[in-house]
Amino acid sequence: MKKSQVTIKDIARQLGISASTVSRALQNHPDISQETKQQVSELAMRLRYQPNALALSLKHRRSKTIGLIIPEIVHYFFSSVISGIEDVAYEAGFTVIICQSNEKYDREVANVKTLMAQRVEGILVSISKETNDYQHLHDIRSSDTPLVLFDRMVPGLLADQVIIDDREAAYRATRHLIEGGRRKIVHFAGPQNLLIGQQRKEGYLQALREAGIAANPEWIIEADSFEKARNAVFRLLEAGSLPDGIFAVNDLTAIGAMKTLQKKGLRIPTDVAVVGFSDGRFSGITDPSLSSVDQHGYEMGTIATEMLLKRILSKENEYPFETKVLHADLIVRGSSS
Amino acid sequence: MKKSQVTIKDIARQLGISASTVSRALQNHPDISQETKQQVSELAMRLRYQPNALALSLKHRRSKTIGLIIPEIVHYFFSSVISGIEDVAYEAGFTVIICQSNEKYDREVANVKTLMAQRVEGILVSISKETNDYQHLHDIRSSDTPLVLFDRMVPGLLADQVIIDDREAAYRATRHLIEGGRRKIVHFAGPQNLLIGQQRKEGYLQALREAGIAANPEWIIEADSFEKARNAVFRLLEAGSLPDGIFAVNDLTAIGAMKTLQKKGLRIPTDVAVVGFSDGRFSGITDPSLSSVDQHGYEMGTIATEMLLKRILSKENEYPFETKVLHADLIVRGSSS
DNA sequence: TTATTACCCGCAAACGTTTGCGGTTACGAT
DNA sequence: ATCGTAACCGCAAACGTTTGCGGGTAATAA
Repeated sequence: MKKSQVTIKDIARQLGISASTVSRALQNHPDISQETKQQVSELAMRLRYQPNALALSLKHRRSKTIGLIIPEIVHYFFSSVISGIEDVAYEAGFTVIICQSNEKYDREVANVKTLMAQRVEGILVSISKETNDYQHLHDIRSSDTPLVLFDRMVPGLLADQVIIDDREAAYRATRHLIEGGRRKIVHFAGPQNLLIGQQRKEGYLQALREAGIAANPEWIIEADSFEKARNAVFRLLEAGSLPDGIFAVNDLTAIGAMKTLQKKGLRIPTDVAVVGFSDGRFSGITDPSLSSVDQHGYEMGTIATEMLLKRILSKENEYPFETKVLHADLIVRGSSS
Repeated sequence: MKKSQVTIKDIARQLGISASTVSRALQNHPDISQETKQQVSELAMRLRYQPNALALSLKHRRSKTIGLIIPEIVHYFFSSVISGIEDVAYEAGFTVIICQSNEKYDREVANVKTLMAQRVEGILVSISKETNDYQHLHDIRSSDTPLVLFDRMVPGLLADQVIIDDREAAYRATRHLIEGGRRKIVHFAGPQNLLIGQQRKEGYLQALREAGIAANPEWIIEADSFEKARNAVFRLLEAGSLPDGIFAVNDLTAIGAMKTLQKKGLRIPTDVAVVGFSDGRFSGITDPSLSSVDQHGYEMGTIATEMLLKRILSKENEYPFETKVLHADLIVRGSSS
């Protein structure tokens, strides 16, 4: 049987004084005599008194807690975002409650409910791949709980957002391939209901357009995993329409393509140049090493949290919503040069 | 200004009834008439009433929350453990508060304090590399809060623990190298204050012993990162004492060694066979693919959480503490065969 | 008519804190 | 002897819930 932890009342009882006095003594209130303060803090120490954060939250109507909803922790990008979030929240004395949506809409809605019930003071979310309805996010807003979206944004939502410039990064990646003399560049694209999927495709298209290369719809293939890339490459090989460049929506997809091509005897980057979009620590360990876009996950986490805390801590949080666009760097490595 | 969320009192006021009645109505208590119940649940719905979890926790002295202290989220192994934990906690209606120690002892102690203040009902921890003093863990126990350690155990601690059989896995990995005809096998070891570091080394030594190979202290090198492995390999090359097999304490170290050797013109596995210890998704994407020990992180997370919940939910949690040893599988790939 | 019963509902205390306000004591000053 | 004034401290309400108990009303039974 779990014995409940020691409370202010326990201290009061043992010292024969009231709970109020104990409370004030612990807060070093001037009304309390040095002697009493001494006794109280000593006993508190001995009993390992820990203020009950729940009671405090209830009393102060401030939980000092923020919520995080993230698609899947097991991705290098997301987990580095979490690190950024944790660090600045911790610094500000906030506790983070992390929920995974597992890329499921239903779970995401449930997560929102949990966090609201816990009375978190603000919520950070990166929506799941499935999410098309945003009612639950509007619900957050209409309860006046600050909300910041990161990475996967929702256009038109009245909330702060921080994203990377996916379009531009994709544009630069594709342009880099073009400048390397590639003409027939295939894009392995992500889900098109996610803005990042759309943006990366657009950047790709823009680069082609500017270079005067006609975009071929057959060069855009929805494939965002190692396996899908492998299958797509097989089909390209069978069709005999081999590209000389590939821009993939993430690293694992790029690597899937690369390894499959290599297995078929093609040389990277001589025959086909490949560029990915960073979601892991893979870039350095493939052969050749993989050119990729660095998304600066940790930084995104810190910035998003700072925006959230600013909203939480400002009494007059009636300043306009902001969308911060982070710069992403193209890191050129062996797979494309 | 954040308007506080709607409470049971708001509903009561609007309906001209008491808070108790609203509470009972929402719980479908038989004392309340169908009509009232109808009105209450309707209004609750309209107002998007969400019970205040903080108040409930305080009242029931049950927070329905568990705490997790983990060294660093940005490791595939740990993040997959988290997924396992989250899934079973969620299933049981528990919320998880995740804290990162960042491999720092001080931060770990602070984390314990936070979690205890939040009155979590149980704590899962994998200690940091720095941790040598276990007072904070004893403090958890002496407040009768259930505690489960995973992956990195503390021998002699009165708590449930779940680990993998590091010694045996290391033994099998090394033996696999020996069976492949290797004799001069170097071990890149982890920190020796962590049990997993010790155990993996022991398994390595045991395999050598059984095979009648004299262990050479110079073959055991403390190196547990890509960089350290690279430097260690350089030194080995300079010393002209090239091994024919390497067993590394984790994958990244193994890969560091492998790539450095390859750069120096050596062939894997012909010249040197390499086996790692899985901490990422790297094994499939190196060239050759990396033999490694699969640690089953997700499974470890689920099991640890089940053990914790069992303690939490059993009234008479006076059954003996248990240390579960999970089996880890050696996955043989190209780097060693 | 009166007593019984069933059916609804509200009061108040409690969970662990904080805090405004008021009260008691002792002491020096008038 | 009375007053003023510090210096300390306790009472009680409040945060949002739940829950034991008691109370009221109306219908039914005697």
